[in-house]
Amino acid sequence: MTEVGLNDKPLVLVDGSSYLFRAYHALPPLATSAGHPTGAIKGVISMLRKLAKDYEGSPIAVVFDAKGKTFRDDLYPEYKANRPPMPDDLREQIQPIHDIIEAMGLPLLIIPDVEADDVIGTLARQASEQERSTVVSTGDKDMAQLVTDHVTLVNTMTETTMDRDGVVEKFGVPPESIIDYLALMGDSVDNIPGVPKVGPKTAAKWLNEYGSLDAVIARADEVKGKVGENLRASLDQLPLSRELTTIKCDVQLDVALEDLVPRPEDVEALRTLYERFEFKTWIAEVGGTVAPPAQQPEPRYECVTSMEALQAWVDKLANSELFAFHTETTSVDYMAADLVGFAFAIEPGSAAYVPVGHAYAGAPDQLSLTRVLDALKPLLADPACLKVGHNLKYAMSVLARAGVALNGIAFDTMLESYVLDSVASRHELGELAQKHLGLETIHYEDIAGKGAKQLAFDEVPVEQAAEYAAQHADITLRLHQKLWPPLEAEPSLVRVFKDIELPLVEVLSRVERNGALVDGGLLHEHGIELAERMAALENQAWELAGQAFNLDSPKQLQEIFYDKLQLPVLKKTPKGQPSTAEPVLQDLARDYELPQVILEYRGLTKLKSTYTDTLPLQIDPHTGRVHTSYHQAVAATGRLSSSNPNLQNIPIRNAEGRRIRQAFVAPAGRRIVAADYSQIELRIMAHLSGDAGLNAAFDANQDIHRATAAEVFGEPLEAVSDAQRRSAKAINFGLIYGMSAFGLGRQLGISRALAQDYIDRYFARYPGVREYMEITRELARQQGYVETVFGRRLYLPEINARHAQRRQAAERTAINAPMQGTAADIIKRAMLDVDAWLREGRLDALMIMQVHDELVFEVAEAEVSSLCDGVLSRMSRAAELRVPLVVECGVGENWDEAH
DNA sequence: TCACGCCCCTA
DNA sequence: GTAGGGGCGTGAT
Repeated sequence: MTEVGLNDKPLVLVDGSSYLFRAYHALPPLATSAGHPTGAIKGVISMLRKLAKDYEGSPIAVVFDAKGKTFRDDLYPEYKANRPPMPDDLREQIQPIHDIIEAMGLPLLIIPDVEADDVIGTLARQASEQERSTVVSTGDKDMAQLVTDHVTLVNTMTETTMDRDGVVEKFGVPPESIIDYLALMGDSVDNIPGVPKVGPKTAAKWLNEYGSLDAVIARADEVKGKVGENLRASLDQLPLSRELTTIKCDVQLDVALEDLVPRPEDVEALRTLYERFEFKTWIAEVGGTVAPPAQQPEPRYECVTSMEALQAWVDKLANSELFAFHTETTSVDYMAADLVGFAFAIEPGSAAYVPVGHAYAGAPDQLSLTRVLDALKPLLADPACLKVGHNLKYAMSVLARAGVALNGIAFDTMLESYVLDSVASRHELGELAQKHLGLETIHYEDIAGKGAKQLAFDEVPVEQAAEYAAQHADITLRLHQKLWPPLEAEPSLVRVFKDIELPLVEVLSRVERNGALVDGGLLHEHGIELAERMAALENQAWELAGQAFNLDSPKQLQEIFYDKLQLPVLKKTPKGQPSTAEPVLQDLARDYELPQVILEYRGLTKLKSTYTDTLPLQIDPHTGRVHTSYHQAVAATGRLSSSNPNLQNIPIRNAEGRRIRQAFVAPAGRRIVAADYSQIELRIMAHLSGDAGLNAAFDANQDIHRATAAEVFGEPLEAVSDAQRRSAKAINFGLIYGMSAFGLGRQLGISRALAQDYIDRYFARYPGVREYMEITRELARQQGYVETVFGRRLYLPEINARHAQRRQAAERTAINAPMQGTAADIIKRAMLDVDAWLREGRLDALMIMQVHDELVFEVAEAEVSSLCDGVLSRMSRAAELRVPLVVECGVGENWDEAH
């Protein structure tokens, strides 16, 4: 065996800053039990431990950016101006990372006035001069410019390496051209200007054609088209861009390569640090002991089984400023659930469970539901007795069925989490406990099993149930204490929470319990008819295909279409399979018969399986009505969602589908009233943008799509053709969705260029809209979130993402969310107002559904016009915008007629 | 039995 | 191009 000296091992240079951000974004937001964030620490240190092992014995340096400005900021004051400030929970993790690296004995370099890249570049060059091989560990593609025969890149998170050939393969240019390549493209995140419309493809093409950036500049006149114009307009900027993207390889460093030798680990220091951040497996490695999780007060959970104990708790609750309240039941369905127990918490770690309905053989004696409810009723009904819960709408509905009112809902942790950050998590208690408190909770599966054999709560042993339920209340209280201060610090969020979401809880509970009357017999007959027609279509399809197959199977359909019948492949699914989706079949149906048959069959299948067959099964046996669940903390934009059954996707667009709506009926002597906002999102766009043309059209109460067509196509209003109006409608929808020329083109079946032309013409006629969109994107980039008119916030974690597709998706959300979200705020406000009015009891009317821009009521025949008047005025005044809010109202014996 | 892909219904 | 829920087939478990 030959002796291996240090010089034979490659020099390892680690781009710590690039891993810091990657680890922060890639890993779940871990935290210690005391709440110190640790996700980025864990990610970076894991990565370093792996590197240190892979390159054991190699000289190594871990390099981080220093705080403050660098020479590039002097060169170009706007450098990185688009970067949002570093999040606090990332900032807090930097010093610990540095401390751990020091304790690991790894040389740590933080050089002011330059970036980590420059330090790495300089060291790599020095090593190259000594003909020594170097491995640069980074997640940053810009480093590809450093690659030589001696220098390779390794991404330790994705475990990929890149040498010269790898650079050419990935970027289409060799490492020497990477600087020119980056300069041509620019970088919107670092705010480095490039040539507009030049991306990786064009940059590589030019460099391969002309040889270098200088040559491209010299021969700029030869480049044709719009992109050529862009190039010529950018000529002055390009040298600066090149300078900014060039990694500086001659930084004055007071360390030499010889200094980059790992020292022995400082085991004591590592142990202290690992213990502080609760890295259990690593603590064990350095001989430490894992601290017991009882940093917090040991929970004292009491199981209440006597009237004396119950009364003691009732007294404590009555005297507390705020208590956490939780119910346990037999079902997630609020209409079917029976109460099994109640849990309370008055201070962290101090909670009780009162079992009343555990019914398994051998269950211990429990207080009866009646006696417990009688004792609790005054507390629960007292609006001055304040409660916090997690999803209290559910408890409220179940209690209401038991004849008990739940008032004094002061907080709801599910809604607190949702209002604070609607996209950050699923707002479930267990997840929030982990995220905000660093606590692992008991999962229902732990005590009840899972799958078909899962126990209902009344079958769970009381001892385990008590731990689980009391912990639920305890955690709810602690979560509230953690979530409320940051929420309270933002007045606009407090308003969304207190003025909209919290009061909406009881309104939604009522709407859900009111339910909608559905004629199951009608649906059943419709289903039989559908089955017959489907059978006929199936036979027809089999004949056309020349064989029997399952029409419901996309896979079999693919084989028939593209293998057997050799139909042209027009579009592929995201996984690369030839698509058989609706628009593709529509296209194919022009030339072939089978796609048409499949389309018709598919439409009928959906109607049958989702609606005619399933809806009747969801009719509640006691009320004879369907009771949906509205989810208040699901849609990131602030909308509600609906499930079991979903009443927000009942068909309307074709006659066959509308027959489903006809089964949503009013009882004898009553009527269905449907009131919907007309063009609410476009009106919000007019309001937000202040665009004169758009506002004028709405003020004049014009048909907005026609008005848009007139502007875009330069026709008088009355000369607008149907096709023009249809195009304008697509443009208007596109605007709301943050459209691209590509998307609009596809929607309208026109070329991307023509679609771009429409968009350009639109923006020329409505310049305020263009300006608003640009400002919105810019604001989103700077603050990391967008807001509705009422101050609801939607964070966009990917708005500054390097990955262009994700960044663009975030930009579209940034455009859409203020409109969709403001519309959601408005209808929620209207629901509060209308509900308060109906609660006065002057009308025999029920609010029974909400479908995003529509409210549906059931009302006594004689009171239809009073209801319409009251609803219209309240919906219209739910917001004061620059344009009027127009509401349309329809009446009928069923929901279809009411449109 | 479950997760996932695909497709389709709504605003 | 935005935001959802849900049914079915498929293949792993």
